[in-house]
Amino acid sequence: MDRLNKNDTFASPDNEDPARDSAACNAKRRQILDGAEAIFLESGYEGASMSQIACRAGVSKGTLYNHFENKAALFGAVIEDLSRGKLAPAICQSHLTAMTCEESATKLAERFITVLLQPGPLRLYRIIVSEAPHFPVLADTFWRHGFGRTLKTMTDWIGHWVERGDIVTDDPLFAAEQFMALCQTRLVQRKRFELPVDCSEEQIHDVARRVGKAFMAINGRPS
Amino acid sequence: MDRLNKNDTFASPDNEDPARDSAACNAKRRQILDGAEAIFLESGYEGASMSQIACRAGVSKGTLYNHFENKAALFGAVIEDLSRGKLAPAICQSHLTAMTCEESATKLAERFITVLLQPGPLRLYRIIVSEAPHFPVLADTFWRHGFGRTLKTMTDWIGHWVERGDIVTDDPLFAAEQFMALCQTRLVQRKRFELPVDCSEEQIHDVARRVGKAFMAINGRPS
Amino acid sequence: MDRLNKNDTFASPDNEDPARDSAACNAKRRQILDGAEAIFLESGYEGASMSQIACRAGVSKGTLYNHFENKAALFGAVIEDLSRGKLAPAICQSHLTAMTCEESATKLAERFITVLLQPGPLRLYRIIVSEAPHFPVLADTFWRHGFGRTLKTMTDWIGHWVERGDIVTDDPLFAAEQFMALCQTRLVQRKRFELPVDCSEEQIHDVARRVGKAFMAINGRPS
Amino acid sequence: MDRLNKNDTFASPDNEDPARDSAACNAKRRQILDGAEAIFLESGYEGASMSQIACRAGVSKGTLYNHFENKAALFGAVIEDLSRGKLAPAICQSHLTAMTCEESATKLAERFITVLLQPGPLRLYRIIVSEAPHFPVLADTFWRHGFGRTLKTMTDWIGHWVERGDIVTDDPLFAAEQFMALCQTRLVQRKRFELPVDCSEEQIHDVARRVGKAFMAINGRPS
DNA sequence: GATGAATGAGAGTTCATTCAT
DNA sequence: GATGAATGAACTCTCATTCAT
Repeated sequence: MDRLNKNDTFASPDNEDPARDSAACNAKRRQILDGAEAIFLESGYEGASMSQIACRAGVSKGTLYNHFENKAALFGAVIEDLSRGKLAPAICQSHLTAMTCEESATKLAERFITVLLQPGPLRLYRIIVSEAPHFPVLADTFWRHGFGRTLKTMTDWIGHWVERGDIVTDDPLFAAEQFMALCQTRLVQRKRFELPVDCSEEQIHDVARRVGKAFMAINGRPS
Repeated sequence: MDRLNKNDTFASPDNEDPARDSAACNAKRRQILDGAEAIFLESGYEGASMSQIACRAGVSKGTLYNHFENKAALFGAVIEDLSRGKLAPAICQSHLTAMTCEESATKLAERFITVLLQPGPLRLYRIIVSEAPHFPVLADTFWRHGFGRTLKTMTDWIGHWVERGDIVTDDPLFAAEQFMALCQTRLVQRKRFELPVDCSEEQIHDVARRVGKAFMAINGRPS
Repeated sequence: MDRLNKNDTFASPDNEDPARDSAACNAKRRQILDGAEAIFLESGYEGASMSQIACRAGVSKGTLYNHFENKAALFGAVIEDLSRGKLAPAICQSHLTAMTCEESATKLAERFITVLLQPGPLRLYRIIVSEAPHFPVLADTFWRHGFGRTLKTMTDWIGHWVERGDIVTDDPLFAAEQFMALCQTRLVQRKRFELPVDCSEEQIHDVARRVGKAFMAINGRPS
Repeated sequence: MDRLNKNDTFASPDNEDPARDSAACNAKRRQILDGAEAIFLESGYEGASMSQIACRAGVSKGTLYNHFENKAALFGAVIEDLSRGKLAPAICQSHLTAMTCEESATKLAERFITVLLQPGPLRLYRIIVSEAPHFPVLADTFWRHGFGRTLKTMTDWIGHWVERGDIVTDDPLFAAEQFMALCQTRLVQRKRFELPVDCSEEQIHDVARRVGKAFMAINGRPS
């Protein structure tokens, strides 16, 4: 029984049955998603059991199946819900003006690193990377609602500085990808491997500062 | 029942019972490890079953338990075996002389990216990231025999160019980490998310070239 | 892995979840207990398998675990159920009046011996004696609901005759214990060892008569 | 697979292969028996595993099967060995002269109770009672070499006092059985149920004294 | 004769899923 | 729509036994 087969069950997570949007129904759905998120992020897809989820969500096992076709569909809904809510919003919110480009880059890197080190996004990354081969659609979801949106935000931010003339690049998207990659050195990388690492604000700031410098060295206007 | 408790069963994978080093025994062990590697990398820790492993390895279930105390111990042995064999050797082998620093960096990046895109190391990365919280010792193993050794290799390589005066850095280790991070953009990143991506040699070379340039921009001797 | 650890799972078998007292639930529980009693008494604790029990009870293996936490807990419930139902009731019921003391003692011995020779109580004794070291709480259950209650009945019966002046003893409890011990000669003893023995009514009566005589010799009023 | 079927494998434990009495072979056999006795008495027949036994005996599993056909045969040999060695010898040894009959009876009861309370005989009793239905021949072995011999010893002892005129009975065997039954009150009975009980020498002496008195009341020459 | 690796049946237990209430 | 008991397949792991060395 391959999990790949189950993908079709949540291939189109958007067109939910519109008859289901009674308030009570949505509340239950929310309740289930919260419980399922907790369990899936703790234990992974295979490691999580529907019983645990029902218990954590405070509903019966049968109710799970009234709202989601099966475990895979519930998992898909969980990933989409998490992708929407965790990464992009945290990055998108502010505009980072009134600084030099390097200061702005450092600030942005700091914020990005901080988010990546939080338990939620960390676990989400783990489960996405781990289950991507078994749920191809899932990574797409994550990219569209999560990482991709963050990348878009950063690309726009780079475009802003290109317009201002502080940054010179023929490929702002690639520059954004490099920026994000540079943020995933040392702290994030080691945290993902569960290696001992000091994630104090000072350390975060230090790495962010180096990201800012490197970013300017690569893309800054040659003086 | 937490998998964390089982960690001690493979905490010290080095001091194997020396009485067991008969050729036949080692061959069977090798056979089991090969089967287990295939299944674990395909299905993850929880997704893999001892029956599948036994079947793939061509031995009976009981034999698995004659050679490894339990599933967790087998998993630990698999990770160590893979860590030793997959990453570091592929990077360490050659010396990259007789080129400019940037050419050398590009060549190294190309090789590193190529390795990271192969199915084996890719799956190994997935499973390490996914299971690290449940098997703390495992990530340590991976770091010591795998990623960490690669990092060491690169740090040494940087040291070589520092001596030659082509590279200037106060923190060669961090420079190496940044180099590795830059290699994990675009192709590797997207491949990890199972997004559609063109991993042709041309694409690899293109990314590697950009890594080389970025690396020189960051760490090259100011002219 | 000691069975002793599992004792807590049925340490307090009385305070069952009161939400579970639906009629259907109790019926299934009864059904399971009946099957489990049969198998445990036939095969002992270790010799019995949950599959056999499920089969005999006419339910699936999963159902067993919906009603009892594990094999040990089921075993505990079985022992309690048997202890409550088999021994004491058979002894307690009548009042044995309108006879001489010796006649009454003989009658009581006859009844007690008869019960002890029945397959059920015999097997219960076997399993209690055998598993007592592995399930300390179990013997306590057996004593409280089974043997201890029978002993109490007999002590009361002796008290009755002490009041009437036919029996003289400073320790009615010990007298009752001696009475019970005397009943476990020859027939019961040999039956427990599965030695060939004639357990006809005549033989039972003969032993019972000797118990009556011995009991009067020990405790009767000196003429 | 019923254990009853396995009985024939040790139905005739006496006619051992005479070719096997080399000293080394007997020593190994002794070694195995010692290990097996320890494990069987601790864990019961089903609860004991051949691996545990091999380990405790300090031999390999294969060696077990070189000396005994299977688990059941080994068990049979263990029971016979224990039956021969534990009970009867402890009782038979002395002659208990130069006392009154009641003193002698008390002394004998004391010795018998003491033996029954020891861990070895206690566990032997447990396993015999428990496994008798599954190994009919086993109880016979136990009776012939163990309990039966003890009973014979006591019958002889009674015969001695009958000759002296202190005891009057038409059935010395039954008198001996009653004597033994009386010894199994209170301490022994409760110990077998693993109930808390004070088995100090004082308590043993107290019960033995009451056995002596009861025995004389039942069988003593009427004055 | 002694070994211990190999076996496969079967142990206890958990699981996703169904369905009558 | 919510429930949770029932299911049976599949899980990890252990067992008595065999047999090549």
